[in-house]
Amino acid sequence: MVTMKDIAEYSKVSLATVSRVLNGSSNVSVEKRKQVMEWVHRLDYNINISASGLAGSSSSLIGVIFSDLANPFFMDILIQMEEEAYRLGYSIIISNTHGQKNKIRESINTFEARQVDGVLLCIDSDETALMQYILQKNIPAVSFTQPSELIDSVYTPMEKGGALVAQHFLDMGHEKMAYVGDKIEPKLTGFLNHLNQNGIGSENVNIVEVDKWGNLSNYEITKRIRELTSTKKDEITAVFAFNDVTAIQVMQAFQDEGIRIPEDIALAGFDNISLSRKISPTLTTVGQPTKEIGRLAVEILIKRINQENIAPPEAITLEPYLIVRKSTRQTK
Amino acid sequence: MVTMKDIAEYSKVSLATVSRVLNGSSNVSVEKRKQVMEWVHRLDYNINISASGLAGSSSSLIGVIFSDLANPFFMDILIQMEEEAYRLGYSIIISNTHGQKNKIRESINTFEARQVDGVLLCIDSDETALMQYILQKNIPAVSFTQPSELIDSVYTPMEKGGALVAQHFLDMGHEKMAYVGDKIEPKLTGFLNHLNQNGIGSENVNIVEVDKWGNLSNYEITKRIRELTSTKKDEITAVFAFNDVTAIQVMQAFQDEGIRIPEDIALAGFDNISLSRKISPTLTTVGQPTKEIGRLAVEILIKRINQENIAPPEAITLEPYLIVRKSTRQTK
DNA sequence: CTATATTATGAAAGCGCTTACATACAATCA
DNA sequence: TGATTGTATGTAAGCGCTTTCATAATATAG
Repeated sequence: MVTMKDIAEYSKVSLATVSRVLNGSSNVSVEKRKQVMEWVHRLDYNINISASGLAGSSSSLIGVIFSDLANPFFMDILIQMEEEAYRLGYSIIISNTHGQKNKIRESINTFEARQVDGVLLCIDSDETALMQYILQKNIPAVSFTQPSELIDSVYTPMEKGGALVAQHFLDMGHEKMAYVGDKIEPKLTGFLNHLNQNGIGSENVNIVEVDKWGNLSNYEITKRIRELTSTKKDEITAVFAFNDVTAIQVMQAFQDEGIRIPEDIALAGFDNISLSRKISPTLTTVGQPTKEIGRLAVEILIKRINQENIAPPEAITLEPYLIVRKSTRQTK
Repeated sequence: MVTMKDIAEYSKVSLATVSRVLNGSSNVSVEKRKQVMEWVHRLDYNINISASGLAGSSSSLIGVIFSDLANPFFMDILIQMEEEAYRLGYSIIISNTHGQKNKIRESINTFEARQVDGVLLCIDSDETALMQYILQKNIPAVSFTQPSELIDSVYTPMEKGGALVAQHFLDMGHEKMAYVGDKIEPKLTGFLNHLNQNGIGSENVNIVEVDKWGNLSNYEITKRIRELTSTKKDEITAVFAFNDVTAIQVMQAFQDEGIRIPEDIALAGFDNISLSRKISPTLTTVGQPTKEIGRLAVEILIKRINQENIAPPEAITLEPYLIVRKSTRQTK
């Protein structure tokens, strides 16, 4: 392995000078700088970031905690984070936790052991304890799924997404609807609240519970949808699925039952995955600015890493947007 | 920051003893071990992996190069790799390269600078030069997309996947077909070869070129499909799309044209993404054992990292499998 | 032309850890 | 019992780097 010492010897300067050249310090004569760089290339020198980090500078490493990478929404964010981090000279180390608290803790510990400069957090439920833990370890952190009093955050308020769908359903004249998804979801809260505010009580919304982690078999989900449609068939005129994948599953179930979308029942999803505009009928859904979220999360984290003055946590919200496609459009 | 030195002082033993305890060395008396662990917990000590790596032991870090994480196939593999690596006490650092050679190189250099124990490679084209570069740096490596003479590999022979589809089309009595996808694809080669061997010459396969990186707009793809169907409408009876997302796009285009699947034209994809069995009609496709690939790649890499004797590179192939669904099933 | 500020360089300490090597002591054997 | 082996512990030398401090060389001013 070629070290700085080797470079120093070959180019007949001191270790310190080599370090200065490599870190772009100003006080180095032009010749020495040239000499050193010459040998850096000749010997194909590569810095040892561990050593460099140990000796004082930063690790340029960012740890990212995800709850569920199989979710295309998070995937998009990851891709964006990697790109932005790479652009800014950082590397990304990931952990996929499925929301398991112990894995989250362990991952944070591993991140700390690896001297990450900061962490990016995907938080599902209330994780005040976790954040205090991180804060106490003095690791800069940014949440990219929820607002927080304790750390910076960049997120989309999901309730608003739910409200957007509610408003759209109202606009289309729907009065009896169904929601398919996890019960503990801001999307659902936003959906119901908005309806309530517009005179549609919660008793008009049937809830088909589908668990968040996709542990339910296709068969089981389909069965539940069928139960709903067979009993409430004539009443319900619109369905809101808590994510696009589920929406597509619902669509499939409806089509198999001979229920037409949107003529018989309107259907809306959430996430705007790439397929949502490729299926038939194209799916009305709620989009989130994933690119912005990923990019900004990294940007803010790095800003936080570099700044000494402790400004109070900042919560940036990026609005969700409704994308109306054929699955809710009455085309009579 | 709590260091080993602190632990040593508090528990009144030497630094070396603390290190021994923490690394599970045998030659430590029971009392001292207890004493040390007591303080490790009391002070909430966390090792500094950079320092530990510097001083001699491994980094327990694995670098993974992906060409395109937006591809669900790779995503699945990543999830699996992360899980397996975590299980074995390794962390994963990723790079998404879009096949850009310079980013691949730079990422390898970053990985080296971070003292990774090994790298996992997603290779598209011939990357002999890259592998020699890695070999020369003496970094253990495993390819998870292609076989290689130079390094270990765990992969699915794509040609076989193409051949599976070809055989299926033959079984269903198709004689004129189309392929939608990148031209430089083993899948295509395997598809054509198998047809040739069974008396169907390449002139019977129309190729609609769609670029690998998804740079083509939905509109453009649809246009090309339409051109194909309007000119060759009555001849072509089966279409093979090089991945499921494209297949779904093709399905959409057909449905918009009033072409029925599978009655008018049969359609097969590749990848077995979760949606392929949720859309209507469900999509015939080729699956790959992604879980096995991810798991094995990590396993083999770690084996290679730990073994001193230089065994020759091993190429493990995991067979693709055909999943026949409604999109190719004649249901008259 | 001396005194002072400026710039370029090197020597050396130290980041937190692992690991020979040395040492002390207890246990084993002839 | 004296020599030998084994076990438990500590000392200290690095791993490859950054950075402070001291020093030498040069430029600027009075």
